Amino acid sequence: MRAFTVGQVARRFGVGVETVRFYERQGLLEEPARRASGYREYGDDAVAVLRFIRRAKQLGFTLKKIKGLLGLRLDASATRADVRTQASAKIVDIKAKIRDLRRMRDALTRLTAACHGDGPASGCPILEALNDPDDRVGGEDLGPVRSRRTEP
Amino acid sequence: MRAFTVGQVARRFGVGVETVRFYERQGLLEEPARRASGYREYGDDAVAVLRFIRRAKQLGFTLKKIKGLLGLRLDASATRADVRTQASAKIVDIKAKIRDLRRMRDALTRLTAACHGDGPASGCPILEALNDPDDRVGGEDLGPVRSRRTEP
DNA sequence: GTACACCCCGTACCAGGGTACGGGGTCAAG
DNA sequence: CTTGACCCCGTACCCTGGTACGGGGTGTAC
Repeated sequence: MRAFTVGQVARRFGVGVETVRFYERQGLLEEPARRASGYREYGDDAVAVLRFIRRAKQLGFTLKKIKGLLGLRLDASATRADVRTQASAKIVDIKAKIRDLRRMRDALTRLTAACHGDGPASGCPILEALNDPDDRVGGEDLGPVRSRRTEP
Repeated sequence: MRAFTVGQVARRFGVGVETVRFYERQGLLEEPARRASGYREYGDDAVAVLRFIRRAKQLGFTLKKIKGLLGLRLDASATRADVRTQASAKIVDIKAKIRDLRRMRDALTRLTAACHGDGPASGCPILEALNDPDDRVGGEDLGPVRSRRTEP
């Protein structure tokens, strides 16, 4: 098992030293062994955890969830059903985001299609739609404001 | 033209007083007239701007972009092409987000499909995929890591 | 033996979109 | 005239995922 300093592990991984320390503070990465001088000493397992984190991030998990997943990985009493539960919840979450984004895209597409001319911006159908006291945008009800950020 | 206090305008709109003041600080909402006491006095135009902001938010614009759109609305030299440009850029943006989310959803869907049993979490195909030193998740290349912060 | 790169730590800062707090003034009813 | 709800202001804080800074110790090659 080779030993790496924080800088080596970071460079191997394409992240900054500060990021590794940050993950450590967040409890994602275990505190590594230290040399007499206080230098961190990482093994291959730390690299594996970093890879796990990167992939889980690519799948849309937050660092908090990733911490949970890393815990499951080591917890002998955790079941595969636990993992599937988290993955399914994430899928539901992603689907909702996709629906929201599709609504936005469609509304914007309709609006840009409605705005041809080269006249002054005032009077442009896009801005008019945003101004309209009638509660619709793009000719279609946007529904309740579901895309709230209040729903991590 | 009725005159509203900040609290009235906020309640009518379903946002907090602090939010209205926040939009003002951000330059989205013009500074309103004041009573002798210093109380803000809003007219219907402020309500219209708030509505504009809410709708533009629903379409995925950031407050910064919304500020720009509000500016175009009043700028006599702005053209409809300017507005369309921003809308189109937003559409491109949204499409990219949708693609990313679809990739995530598909990868997660494949992984959950691969994880049947009720055994211990260790050995679960989902966690295994995240652990695998081979650089793939869900049986498909996730492509270059585009969300790198190490670029600028 | 001295450069120079690297590491330590704590703390502050970035964006985005607000929310909360605290000490004080104001407005309308009773 | 007092009570309670409202408003003023500035500032600090929330979350997420880091990035940057500064003052100091260390590791190693020349």
